[in-house]
Amino acid sequence: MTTERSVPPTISDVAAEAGVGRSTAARTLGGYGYVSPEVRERVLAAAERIGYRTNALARSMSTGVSHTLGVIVADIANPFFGGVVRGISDASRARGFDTLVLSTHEDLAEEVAATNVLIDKRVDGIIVASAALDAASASHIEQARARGIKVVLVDRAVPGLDLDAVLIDNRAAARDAVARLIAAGHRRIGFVWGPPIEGRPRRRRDLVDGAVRNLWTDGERLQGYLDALDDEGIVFDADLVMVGAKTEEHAQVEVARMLELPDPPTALFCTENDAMTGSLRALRDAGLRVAEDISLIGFDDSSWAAVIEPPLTMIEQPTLALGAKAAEVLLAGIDGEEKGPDTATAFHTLETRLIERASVAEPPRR
Amino acid sequence: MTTERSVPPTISDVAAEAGVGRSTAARTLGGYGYVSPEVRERVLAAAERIGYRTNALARSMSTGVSHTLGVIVADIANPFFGGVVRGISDASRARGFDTLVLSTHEDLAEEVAATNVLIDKRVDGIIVASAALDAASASHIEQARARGIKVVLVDRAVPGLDLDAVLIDNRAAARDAVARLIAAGHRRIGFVWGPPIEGRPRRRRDLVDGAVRNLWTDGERLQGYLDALDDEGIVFDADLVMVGAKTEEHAQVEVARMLELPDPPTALFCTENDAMTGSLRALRDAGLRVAEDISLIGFDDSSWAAVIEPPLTMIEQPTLALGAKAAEVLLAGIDGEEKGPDTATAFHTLETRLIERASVAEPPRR
DNA sequence: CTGTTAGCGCATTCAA
DNA sequence: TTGAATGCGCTAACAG
Repeated sequence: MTTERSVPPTISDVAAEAGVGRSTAARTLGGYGYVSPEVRERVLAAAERIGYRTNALARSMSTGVSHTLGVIVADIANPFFGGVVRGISDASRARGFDTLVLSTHEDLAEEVAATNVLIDKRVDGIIVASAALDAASASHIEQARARGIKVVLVDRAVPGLDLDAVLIDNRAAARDAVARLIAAGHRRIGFVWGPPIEGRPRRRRDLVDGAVRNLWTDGERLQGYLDALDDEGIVFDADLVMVGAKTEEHAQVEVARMLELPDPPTALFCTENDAMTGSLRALRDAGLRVAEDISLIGFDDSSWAAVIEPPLTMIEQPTLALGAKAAEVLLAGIDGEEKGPDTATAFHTLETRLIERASVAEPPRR
Repeated sequence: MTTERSVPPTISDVAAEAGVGRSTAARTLGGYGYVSPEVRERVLAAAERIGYRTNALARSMSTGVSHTLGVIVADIANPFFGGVVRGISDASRARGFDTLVLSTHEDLAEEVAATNVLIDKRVDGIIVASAALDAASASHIEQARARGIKVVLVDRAVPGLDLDAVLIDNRAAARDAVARLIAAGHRRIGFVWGPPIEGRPRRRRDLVDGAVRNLWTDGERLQGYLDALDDEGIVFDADLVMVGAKTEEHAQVEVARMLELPDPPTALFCTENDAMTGSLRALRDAGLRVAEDISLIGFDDSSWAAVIEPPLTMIEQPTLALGAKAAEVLLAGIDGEEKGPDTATAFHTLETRLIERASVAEPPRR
């Protein structure tokens, strides 16, 4: 083949080929400054001819803008984050920005490392679903900001950080879901996916603290659950809260435990996908039928939830919209930086939807 | 706060702070060349003190290496690609490379644009699940290679392109799955997720051509289905192949159609997740029970498949491993570039697994 | 072992 | 309108 395998042509090569000065070529290729139509044509033709492609690295060097956004999430393979990243990716690509995606496996040290990578690569902004629980553990984020990199949080807020955040109202969503269960007549409602505490705390406070101290969304959802109980004056029972490893297997174990209780739950609120599948396994093992024997509501809808028998009532999160909104806010911040002063920071709360299907029924009369 | 909000410190700043020459500072910070232990300490301390972070862009400018890989997939929100990207990401991060992820929405024009973005940003290598069907439509890939960017294909091969490819054997996997159905006694087996052809072709060739011309994996899976039929001398019936839009809704429509046939299928082979959920919807509408009335095997296992009643027999793809292997091959190629000549290109085929659960049974006797 | 010098490819004054 | 000169921050010979 005739294709050049050597060094890629630069602006100088184009200039030579077109018979003009470097900067004239640079101006037409970079799309700035004045160039006469004729010369313009000539340069463009020359560029085309020798296969010129602008070197974005060099451009970033001199402009200080990389047109790259950094995205930090726990796990890109998690469908929730997959949706968020897709939303970010589509929205930013439409505005000429690309995304460097890093997974932290829910580990703060990895998050710090990821942030440094993004700082080093001079991204223009960062969107992060942070594992940090407070400002004290989020100095890496402050670091990035100090260097003029805009940061917006997604999915999880970090109390004490004055940053834009794009979220859903986890607490309200959980509260509504549990309220729905209570309205159906349930008073013994299991909470599946709890704080990864060792042993079994009895005090409500310990549970909440444990959840909050592990992951922001978990804490919110647990509080929403408690809110709903409080609203109806239902007494809280620590035995109905899952505790320990957050895995499908352990959810199965914990639900099995709850089912053995003298006064077992008649409904389950699952705050994660794996919590739901783990619960379903436990119910099957116990020979219990969904709806008839025990009601179910889960977080994060999926196409499977609708085809299972009976179809599951689920809370749907607008994953794509979360990502798109985060990108939008970030990009607006990047634009605004050049102009006005810092605009006020805010929480952007997107709506969730409780999709009612058929996994909620009255509790069985014993 | 005291944090500098001004311009980030450079190597010169560190040199000044440490009282040494630029290059001495550069050598210790860049980790190359000789530096005396004492000076080294001094420079490191100075860097720490003023909060120096190396500018990866500038480094890439002079070294010609960006330590960034480009990843092009159809849709990062698709769980399959989510797994692949996670595999790539983890494997490359472990070797100091980050990933720029671009989604093409299965559109070749977007893939070309994405490739150009990656060329411009000077990535060191590209991993792509290409929508290109042959070498003729993959000139953008050749373009990248011509510029010295290593490319490896993942999930989909491109006939005629001499490139490393990390794949599963779609044809064999499909053939095994369908053979399993035949072994159970089925002879009328529906193929769900076919070529997006208009109208209903009767000739086997048209179907295969249609599939192949749309997506590499689709063609392979269809051929595997045909292989299995041929092996057992079962006559092919075009009515048992889904045709048209590749959506859950349309799969439901097509399966409903098959069910209305004078001689309806007693088993279904679903080549995608949405094909499976669409099929399940159609079966429910028709009041058919899985296994007892109709057997099912699907592609891409998920935790839901195991909790559905009855549990579904599925083909599992090693998504993480596909990504990890692709990154490995790519990185090896990048390393090798400096040393030996081009090593021979190859197909790396990873194993799939047929997870037998309970959705396959004998066909019902009528 | 250390400092000087010269690019990498582009954007950006500033004269012409 | 165009072109020559300078700098972005770093690496990489090279001489000291």
